Amino acid sequence: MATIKDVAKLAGVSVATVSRVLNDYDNVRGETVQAVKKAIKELDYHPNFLGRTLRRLETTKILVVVPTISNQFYSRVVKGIQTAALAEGYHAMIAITNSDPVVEKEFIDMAKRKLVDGTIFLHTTMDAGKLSKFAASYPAVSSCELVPEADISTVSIDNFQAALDAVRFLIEQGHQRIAFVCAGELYHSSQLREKGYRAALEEAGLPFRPELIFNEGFTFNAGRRAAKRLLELPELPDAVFATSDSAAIGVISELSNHGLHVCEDISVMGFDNNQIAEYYLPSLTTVSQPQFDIGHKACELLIKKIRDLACENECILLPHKLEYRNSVKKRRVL
Amino acid sequence: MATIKDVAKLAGVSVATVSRVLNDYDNVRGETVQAVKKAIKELDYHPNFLGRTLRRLETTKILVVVPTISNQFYSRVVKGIQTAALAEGYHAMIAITNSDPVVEKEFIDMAKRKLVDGTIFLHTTMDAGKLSKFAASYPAVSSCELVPEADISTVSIDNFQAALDAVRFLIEQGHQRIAFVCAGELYHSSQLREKGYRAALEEAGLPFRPELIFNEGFTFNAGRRAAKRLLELPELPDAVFATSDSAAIGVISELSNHGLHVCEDISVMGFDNNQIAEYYLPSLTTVSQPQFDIGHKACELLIKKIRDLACENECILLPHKLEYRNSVKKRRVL
DNA sequence: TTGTAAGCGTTATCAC
DNA sequence: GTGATAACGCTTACAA
Repeated sequence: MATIKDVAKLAGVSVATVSRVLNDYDNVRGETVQAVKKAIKELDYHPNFLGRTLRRLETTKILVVVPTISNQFYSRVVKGIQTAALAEGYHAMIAITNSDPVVEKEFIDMAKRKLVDGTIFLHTTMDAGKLSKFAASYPAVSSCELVPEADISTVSIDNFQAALDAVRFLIEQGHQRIAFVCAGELYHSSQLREKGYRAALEEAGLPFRPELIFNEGFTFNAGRRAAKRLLELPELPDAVFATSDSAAIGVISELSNHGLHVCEDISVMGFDNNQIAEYYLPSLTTVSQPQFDIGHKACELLIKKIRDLACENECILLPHKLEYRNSVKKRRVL
Repeated sequence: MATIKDVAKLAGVSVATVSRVLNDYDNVRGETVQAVKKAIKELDYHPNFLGRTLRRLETTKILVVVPTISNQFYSRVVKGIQTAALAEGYHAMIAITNSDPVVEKEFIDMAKRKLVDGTIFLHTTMDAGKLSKFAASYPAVSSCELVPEADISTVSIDNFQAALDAVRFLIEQGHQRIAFVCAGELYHSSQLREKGYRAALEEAGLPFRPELIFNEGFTFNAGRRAAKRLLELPELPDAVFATSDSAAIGVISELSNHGLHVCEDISVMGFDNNQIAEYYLPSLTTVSQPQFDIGHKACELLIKKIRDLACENECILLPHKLEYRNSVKKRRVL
């Protein structure tokens, strides 16, 4: 593998001159530039980045820590990050952790070891203390799934308000017994959405029924499990509010396996507004998150941090909105 | 940011000793080890990877070049890669190109500049010449979407045989006018599948009808477009074979918008066996690709190449299989 | 305009 | 066991 020395030797100049050509300095004679470029071509030389970054102490790479990319939600956020990164000359690299702390730690080490200039967490297994400490020493931003109380810049939606809006809408459509499929204590977003759910019931004077809470998770199979349990209730709910589109579809799929028709017999509402929400039959009424914008903004904040680690933390909430489709119908009151 | 020198100074030893401790050499006195470890902790020191990799000329990182991660197909392949990588002490980083040659070039530069030890392409915009040249100088493997004639290790399924099997099955079910939704010249896999499609027709003595070929692409919307065009035909086909599950679902969705019932009025077959194939209503009869295994094997081949760039190229075909679900029914012959 | 040489943070090879 | 020191490939003062 050719190095800068080989190029210098072949071109009959010093390594410094080669370096100048590589970095487009304008104080090199035209002929010299040509000679160097010729040598570079001849040797098919590519500057070793490690040398440069070691010297400059910057990699122009950012790391995006995601739990999974099977979920389209994250892939759209990543696209936003990538777009913002590219615009500033950075490259986004994706690290998939499967929410495994050991794997996550390995990737965080990459940041600590300066293999990347900064890190965006779309989900982390770290607690507030660890995350705050990390963010104090290394450029980092937390997004999507936040860690409460952590000292770090964040970008997300207002999950409480979003769930409040969603359940209000269901109630406006005449639904009263509203089941809630959520992801439990591990996910702060799910907790906030549960608070929004409760608040909506409360303001409408509807009772909170613990038996209508299904702590199953965000996945399709979580929705299926919830639906199975739901079918065993003495009385079917009017509507189901799931904290993800995947779970909502799992619910619909399982219910229809049992001969129930979503819309007619029961309404189902999702969360995220993934592509599948639009494409499913019936199409899914859901809460839309501005996934691309979340990623874009998170990356902007990160680059700010990279340029000035001491800059103030910002906590940004982006607007959500309800997407009205076909899986929720007005309840015909008997 | 603390460096190895700071640790050495604080522990009252040389940098060499610190390095020995860091790398678990056993020729360091116990007390010295303790002193160094204490200093490391105290300074919250993390070895800068660039220094090490510069010295060792290896990064233990591999790059996975994907066109998109919105497609679940790729995310499963990536999971296979990651698993195999981790088992050998490597980390997989994902680079999303959106099939943009400029973006892809930037990431390839990372490989050329030694920021990663090797590269797996799940799709590339390079032609055979460029790809072969790259693979000759840098450890690389091509997978999923191959480049015909390129000199490089590959892992994929037998796309010709898979399509042949699929269309044979449709014909066995009594279908004769079989539409084909494909992705055109840009994708070698699609071309091979078209050849399989034609071969199946031919061996059954059925005529090839160019008007039943819909060159629209792999996406949901491609399926929709195909279905729209298909509805304008003077006579509806008996079945549709799409080269991806997404496209198949697009077809179903559009047909049902027009009041047609898949299974009853027309059969639809997909390709890939993504999660959605199982979850959609109706569930999708499709060709299953061993996505995880493809990724796993590709990574194994890459690591072989990293360890010995001169090792023989291997071209591996993994087995596909038909997944029988509900979107294809036997044709009732009138 | 160009070359010399120091230095980035490690590891490896010698000595001792 | 441990410490100097050269080296990895590159950039950048400083000198010439």
